[in-house]
Amino acid sequence: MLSERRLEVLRAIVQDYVGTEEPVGSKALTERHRLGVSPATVRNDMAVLEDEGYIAQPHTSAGRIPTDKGYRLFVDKLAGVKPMTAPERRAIHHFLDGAVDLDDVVGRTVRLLAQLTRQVAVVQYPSLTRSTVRHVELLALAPARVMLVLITDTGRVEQRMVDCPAPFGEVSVADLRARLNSRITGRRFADVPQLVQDLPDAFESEDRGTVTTVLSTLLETLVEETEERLMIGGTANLTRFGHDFPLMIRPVLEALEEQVVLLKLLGEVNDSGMAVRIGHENAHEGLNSTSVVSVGYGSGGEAVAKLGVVGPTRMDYPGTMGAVRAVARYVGQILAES
Amino acid sequence: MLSERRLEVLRAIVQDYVGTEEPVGSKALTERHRLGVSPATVRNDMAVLEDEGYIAQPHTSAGRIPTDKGYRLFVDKLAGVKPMTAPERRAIHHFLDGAVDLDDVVGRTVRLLAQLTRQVAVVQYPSLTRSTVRHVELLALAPARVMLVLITDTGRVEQRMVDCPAPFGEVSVADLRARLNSRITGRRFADVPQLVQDLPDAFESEDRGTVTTVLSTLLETLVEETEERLMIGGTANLTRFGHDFPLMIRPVLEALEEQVVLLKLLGEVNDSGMAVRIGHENAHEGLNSTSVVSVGYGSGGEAVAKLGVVGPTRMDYPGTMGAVRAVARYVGQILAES
DNA sequence: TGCTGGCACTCGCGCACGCTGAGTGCCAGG
DNA sequence: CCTGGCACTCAGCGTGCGCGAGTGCCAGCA
Repeated sequence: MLSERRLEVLRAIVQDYVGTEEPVGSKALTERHRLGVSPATVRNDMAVLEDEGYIAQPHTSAGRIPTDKGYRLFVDKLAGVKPMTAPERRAIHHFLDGAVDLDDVVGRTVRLLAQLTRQVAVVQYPSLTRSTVRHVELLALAPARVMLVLITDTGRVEQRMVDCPAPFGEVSVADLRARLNSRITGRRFADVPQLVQDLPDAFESEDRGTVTTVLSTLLETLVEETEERLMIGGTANLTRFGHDFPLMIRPVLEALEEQVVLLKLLGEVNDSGMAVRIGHENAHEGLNSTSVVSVGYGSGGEAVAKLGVVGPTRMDYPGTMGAVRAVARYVGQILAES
Repeated sequence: MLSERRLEVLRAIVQDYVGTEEPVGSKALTERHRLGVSPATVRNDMAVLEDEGYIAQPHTSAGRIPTDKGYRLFVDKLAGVKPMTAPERRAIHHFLDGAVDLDDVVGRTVRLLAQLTRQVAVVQYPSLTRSTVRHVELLALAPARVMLVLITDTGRVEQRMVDCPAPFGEVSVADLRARLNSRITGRRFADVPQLVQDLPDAFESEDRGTVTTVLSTLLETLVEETEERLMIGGTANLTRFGHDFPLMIRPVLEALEEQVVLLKLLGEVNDSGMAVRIGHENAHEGLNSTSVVSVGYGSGGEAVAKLGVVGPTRMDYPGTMGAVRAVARYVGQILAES
């Protein structure tokens, strides 16, 4: 176990390096932080911290920079979550209020997060798996063509065109619509399949094929669209990554375009708590020198989706975590209200 | 007017520079293109081209690079649109087929364009202004709460929540739904306002307020959502911009996040034809060293939206134009089919 | 045992210098 | 009007050097 002072030294190194983006030396440390000891002592402490793998020096005779392990310790033990100031909170509220629909909420959130953290923001659309059905609508567009519209409690709308095997009368459409809604409105997506299982039996044999087709399209929608959509923003902030960023920025941009990668990134969070993944802790190798701060958010007490930011490992963790948490809370509120 | 050979020299310079990304000199030119004249002659031609402002040299005693004006001449007079090869066409078809909904079509299109051109792709969602109403749906979610769903002929779905000033019965909802649809289904958005103008008169006075509220929400949706949405992709291709790109990439990424800027960018196209805007021809100064190739696309004969790519002024214009045109055509087909 | 000041050492960074070679402009001759 | 020749320019690159921040080690002191 490291002594109290050595932890203090590590904290100071992280803070200085995050601020200056340059390796920090023993002398500068003692000047900027009242550690109460001389540079020589700090040097000894640094030697120990380096042996333990918390810091490293880019070249011999340069200052030290934190390693991923160092950041990890910093985040776990040395840093709290910096709460937002009152003005910041008001700004968040102001920014998110007045969104007209779900797209708008997500769009505003992503811009807000990017702006607050000055990093790349990623917001997942509220997931369907945990959502409930608010309403199902069937529209007969043509004799053998039906449009299926699914509305969720989070305000998400999915629609599908269904080509029916046989003509399907207005009356039957209305009938199916009514039966469907009475069975699944307010129910969770996961429960829908078994709730509609025997529905075709209630129809005339001539309509049964169509009903089956519609139902299977509905179930497909539930499954397919569970592969969530997401929105990203603030990519221009990548240019602040560092002097060496040309080599860095490429794989990050590529990773950001791969929805699958991003979803996995966010997905690795345990449901409700905030998660910080630092450097090599990220599975995707393009993101080996980035950190991801993510958290779940939801309309009720339960998390229905995740949001987060991607930035350099050298980031202001307390501030970023504070911003991410605050935004997640407010978005949850907004969703609950609508 | 420039002589035939000098135009040929300009063409050669553009082609070589686009290929090598390095200033091209007189000697290299004569070696790589059978111009039939000596380097000295080419040098004279180059001097003339430089006087006329078509090419420039980065430093004294370096090769020449085309100016914006040079590219403009190249695009207007010297280059055609390179048609896609048969395999490329098949690939486009294959890639776009099997899209399940509008989001998917746009998403696939943007990825396809980015991949084909190796540049940043921008695709505008089919615009509402030129669209027609396929269906309007009203759902009574609560006694004084109605959801309004608007479905367009391009498959776009917009929904709004309406809080009614007074309770609104199921019967009235059905009545309003029927009347609305009979009036505006199949009509253009622009015509809707006057078509629904006198609709409240048909209702009992107690419902009239609610009907008015619903209608005004509908009209708002038509207007508000005319500010189009769009999708971008292939930003990772920005890293291929050039060696000096750190300074370049920043403003471009920023511009790409400003929907307004992008829409204006695409909007400057005359309706159906393809447009190429080179370097400083772009109003937004962040895009002064990029070129934009854009074209309208639509489900019928008419263009309902635009798509295009953003890349360095030093781009393969014939190839890019060919790809953009081909993709626009196929997307139009897909939309018409659905 | 742990902290401190001192000291010699390391080595990346920035800068000046000189060379090289691609490319140019100009000119005289065909 | 084209061509070969020639002198000139200058960005890029490699070399060498000095500076200074930063380190590790050690002897002395509490």
